Amino acid sequence: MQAISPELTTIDRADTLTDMTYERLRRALIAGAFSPGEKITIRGIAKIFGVSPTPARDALGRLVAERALEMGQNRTVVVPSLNSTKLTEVYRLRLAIEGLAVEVAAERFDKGGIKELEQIQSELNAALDAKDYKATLEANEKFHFALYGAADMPLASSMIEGLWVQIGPYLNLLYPEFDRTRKGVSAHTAVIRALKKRDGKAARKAIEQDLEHGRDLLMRHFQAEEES
Amino acid sequence: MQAISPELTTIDRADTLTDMTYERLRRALIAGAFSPGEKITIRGIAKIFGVSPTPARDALGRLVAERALEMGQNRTVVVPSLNSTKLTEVYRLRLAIEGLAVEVAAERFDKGGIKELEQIQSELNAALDAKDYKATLEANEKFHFALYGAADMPLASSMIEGLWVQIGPYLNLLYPEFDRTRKGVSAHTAVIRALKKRDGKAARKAIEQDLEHGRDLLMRHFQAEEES
DNA sequence: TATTGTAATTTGTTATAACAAATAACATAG
DNA sequence: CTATGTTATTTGTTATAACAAATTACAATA
Repeated sequence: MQAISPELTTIDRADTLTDMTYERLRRALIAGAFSPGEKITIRGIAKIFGVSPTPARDALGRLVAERALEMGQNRTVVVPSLNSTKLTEVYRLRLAIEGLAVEVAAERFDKGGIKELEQIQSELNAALDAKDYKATLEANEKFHFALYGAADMPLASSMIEGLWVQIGPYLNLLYPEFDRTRKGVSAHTAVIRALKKRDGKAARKAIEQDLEHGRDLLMRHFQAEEES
Repeated sequence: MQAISPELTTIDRADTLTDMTYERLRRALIAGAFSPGEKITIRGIAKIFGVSPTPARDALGRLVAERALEMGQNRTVVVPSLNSTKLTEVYRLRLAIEGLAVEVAAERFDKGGIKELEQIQSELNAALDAKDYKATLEANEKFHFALYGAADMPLASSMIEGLWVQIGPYLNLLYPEFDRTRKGVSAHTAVIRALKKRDGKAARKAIEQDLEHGRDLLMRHFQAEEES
């Protein structure tokens, strides 16, 4: 028997070393701490995080399974690199899945949820004004995942996270331009406006514009690079 | 240096025990060899496949990472079970991602590819006539993945595979009804017809009808079950 | 009989060791 | 100096062992 009370809930057990190694490595990848194409070894990760090879290997396996890392030819794990082909696929999928998630979320957003989004958006604006790109990226991520979280689609959320890891390291590239036009900001406010009207289609359109803007900036960058 | 000749290509090294355990377990899950809710242990899998706990653990971790298995509260791995809520999410995602894949694939299909699809479809018809549901399922899977494979979207393909694992064990349920109406057959021929005209939108519509038909059959089954 | 406390077993987690394959370093021959 | 063969090192793979936590079995008590 168990008393139903906020004080007397089950204790959530601490993360395992594998979980912590996984999470740290994942954040490091998104933050761009490893260069694309770089080889990552089990013992190297084990040494970095001060664990034995076993949890390091587990974490790497997990990241490879969800395609955040790539399995090279000789079973060496490498940091995947993006090119315009892969970028096209990632954004086609982002438009399809994130678009779907927003549409579903629009039906479920309540006053409180919208308030929270506006709060995050003002954080984003402040970070942008302060030219703090790291904080801007974090706020942007928070905004998107608060949005998708409301859809209550756990499978979709984990798929979206997987797609973000693919492009995470490159998002830093687009922020000077992002700041100049502030198209992303107007797209976000359009999303909020649509949510208030419970207009799922309009919310989807707005998010699509947000994504397409980012995609175009990145695409321009890759095409310039692939010419050399 | 390496001679470029069909006889002199690199040797692809054999699968590891982890790979084989993973693949076997995955097929077993899709085939419904484990019941939903059933607990799966590392040592149990190790004993079944005659390997040490290490590759068994690796395989389980991989399956959990891609959500083919669920991590229970006490780190016990359990076979996920489907309900109408989850079914709704899976099919929303299938419509979004498989629809996208078909649309992209339609631009790239050539004569040979279409011929291959027709070949698979006639296998499916024969299996259906013979009331061989297992062969029908296999041919159906082949048809869909041949379709998506042409899109050349590796991320999308692995996502779709992940979604199929979720519902795989339950597909057996819908085949008597599938045989009676043969709506799936007409949807597949409609796909082929659209591909010949290079009409991506029409191909998408046809696949959507195929999926929606299956979804409705499954949904009816779950709703009947959830009333009890 | 139902309940509780204890012991035995099973389980996941993690570290370590042993092995084979791949890579790097290096010396030697041309 | 370059190319080749050899050795040493690093790497991934796998098995095993040790440990703690969870589960189960079971006996003792009410």
